[in-house]
Amino acid sequence: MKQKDFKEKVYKIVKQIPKGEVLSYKKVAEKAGESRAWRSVGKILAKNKNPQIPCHRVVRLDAGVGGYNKGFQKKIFLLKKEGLIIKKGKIKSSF
DNA sequence: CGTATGACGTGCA
DNA sequence: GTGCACGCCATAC
Repeated sequence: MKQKDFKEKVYKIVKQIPKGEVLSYKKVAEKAGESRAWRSVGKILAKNKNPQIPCHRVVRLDAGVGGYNKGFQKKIFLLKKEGLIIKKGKIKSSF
């Protein structure tokens, strides 16, 4: 099953996300080579227990924060610390 | 191997 | 603008 590469790619891509920037689940899947597997991206990150992966920088296409296995507010807190503006669980600005 | 799931996305009322 | 239902593909059991 080469799909394993997909997961590893997702991890690597998410880890390559620069500070202050965010990528959508679909974008990550696209970079992983499976733009149709953005569904699994969220699940992979959900099962991800690796703190080395800034999964909090992965958001919805709708700029929604989405979720976080460490806590929804935790993700918002981290993003805000990165300089992003979160409004009602949505990214107001990326500058 | 098959079934169920999931941090989603899109469409329609 | 909000809410519900379907689809979609990899992962977990």
